[in-house]
Amino acid sequence: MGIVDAFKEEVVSAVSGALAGMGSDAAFTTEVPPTGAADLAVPCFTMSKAMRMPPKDIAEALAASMTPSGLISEVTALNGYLNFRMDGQRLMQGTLEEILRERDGYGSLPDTGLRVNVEHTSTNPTGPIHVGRARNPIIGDTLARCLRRCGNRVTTEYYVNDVGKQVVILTWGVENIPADSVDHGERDKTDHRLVAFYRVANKMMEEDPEVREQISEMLRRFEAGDAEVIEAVRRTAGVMIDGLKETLADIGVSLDIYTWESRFIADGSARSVVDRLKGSEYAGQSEDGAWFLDLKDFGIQGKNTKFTFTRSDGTTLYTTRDLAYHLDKFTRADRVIDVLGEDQKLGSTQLCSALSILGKERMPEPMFYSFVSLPEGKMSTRKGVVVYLDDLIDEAVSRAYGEIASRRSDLPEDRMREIAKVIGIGAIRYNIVRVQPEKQLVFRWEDALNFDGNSGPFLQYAHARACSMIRKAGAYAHDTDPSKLTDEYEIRLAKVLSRFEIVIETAGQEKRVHLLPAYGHELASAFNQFYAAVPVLTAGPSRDARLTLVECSMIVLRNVLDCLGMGAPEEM
RNA sequence: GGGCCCGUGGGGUAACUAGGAUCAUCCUUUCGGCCUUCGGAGCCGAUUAUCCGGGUUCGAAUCCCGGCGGGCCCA
Repeated sequence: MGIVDAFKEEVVSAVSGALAGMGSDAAFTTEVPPTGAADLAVPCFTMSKAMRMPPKDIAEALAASMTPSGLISEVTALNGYLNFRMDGQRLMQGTLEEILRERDGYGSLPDTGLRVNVEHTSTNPTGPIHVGRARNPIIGDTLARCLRRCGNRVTTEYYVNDVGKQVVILTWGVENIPADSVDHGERDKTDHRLVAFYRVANKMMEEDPEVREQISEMLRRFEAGDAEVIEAVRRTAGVMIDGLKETLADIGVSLDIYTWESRFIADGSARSVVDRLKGSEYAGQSEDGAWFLDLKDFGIQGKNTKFTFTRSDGTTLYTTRDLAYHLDKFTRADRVIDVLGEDQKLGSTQLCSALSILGKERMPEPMFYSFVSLPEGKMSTRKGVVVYLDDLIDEAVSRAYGEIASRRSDLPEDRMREIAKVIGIGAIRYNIVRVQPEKQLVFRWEDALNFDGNSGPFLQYAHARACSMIRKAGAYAHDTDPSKLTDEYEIRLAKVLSRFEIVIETAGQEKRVHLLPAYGHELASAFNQFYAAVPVLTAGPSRDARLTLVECSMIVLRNVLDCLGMGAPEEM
């Protein structure tokens, strides 16, 4: 348990005791005041009714009956709030010692033994990842890293859609369009090469009935189980995925498992789902023979109560396979999280209803994000109105290189390139996770490539500064004597450091990953303020203690950056 | 047509799920300061905001109803 939790426990127990002394057992909550008026506060408004007293009087009576002890250094009443100050010296010493003891593990929670599956990215293998969907791998990977620090055994998983019309169109294009007749663009990467065929194939299909017929025929053979077609489609999807993996690796994302949708047809599990659903009391058949579930009793509003799970010819649909997939995931994990685009909202609700009809009690936890659009409108792979993630990465890295080159002419070329990559990628990842996933986001180059203020490089810069000081300091002994660290900037910095564990816990358990960049910025900012106000290397008797504080800041910054999937360069 | 989500300074964004403190967070932009000091990708200061209209409440950015605007889905 961290020192912040210990403080909170002492406050709760002190308030309970004081209330008992007044003959009350009224319930109360604690909160961290937004005003900075206290380290922890108990609002007395809720107790007002039960105690038949105005909130202000309650707060004053409680404050008068309490004497500060332990971690509590001060109790005051203000405007109906009971305010507590934590002993700055004990906080300082406790926090620094905890960080030095746990190092990279500071802020991590003990093993829960829980298996958590995070499915993310899962984009259709018909084209390179574009910025519109780039939130998915970044949010998913950040969440996975955070859940690991929360003590869970996390598996990340990509569900590859190698079944269906889109990949068949792509495969038809690759097999039938002469390679020299399509514009492959500049980039030598499999996903970029293939998407050119996809785009041309779509256009040809719209314009030429002959092509449309050929693709339909291919789709028919595919769905009839034609081994040759299935193999061709699978191979094409595989080549595309190879390209996507390169992009993901570039932004520091690697997934543990790739699960192919076709597997659930091949192993008969999708068929078995169909059979079980047909036997349910909610099942029905429409005039053309397609089977559906009527979900009007499952809280689905409007006209979407019919959830079709077979075509008229009896073949399975995407949704059926997704059901089989989720049944499979629940045999492997205790908690199943799906990072999905907002277009999957209805599908996800229907999936849950169907799972409950199948007798499942545990449900996947969806996490939705809204698509990133361009100022001129939404992105489309088919139409080629896109900004690819690869292009964004190149631009960010090149911009970072320019920044480094302009201020660090002392560094060798390859080192500058190495750092530029870490900074550029960091800027992208930070910029995407800092916004709540459900908020709409319009992509603008000037925002995406921001390196100042609330940005990834701001955190990395604070870390590099800390590293630089430690480097220059030479040998020193850890000193956590709080009487040498009494400056208000030092205390404020320590308070921020002490909150890391709570941030990790909330971000992980409640899936609120945007709290991490916010915390990182607060920490970097507190460090920069301390840096500007308090001399360290020339500090005389406080030198070692201040260096210890700097080292602890460096450790926590590095931990935050790691959780965000960003590199922590020691110089930049 | 029906359903779900979003709406906070010039731009972006936090707080909203569990309503509270006559300073609503932070970044950017603009304006003004800080380099004989440990890295200026920095620090300090100034200006500017809760879409509109009702309701619940001692108290609403937060909850409820109705508009308006944007996103997504279904037929």
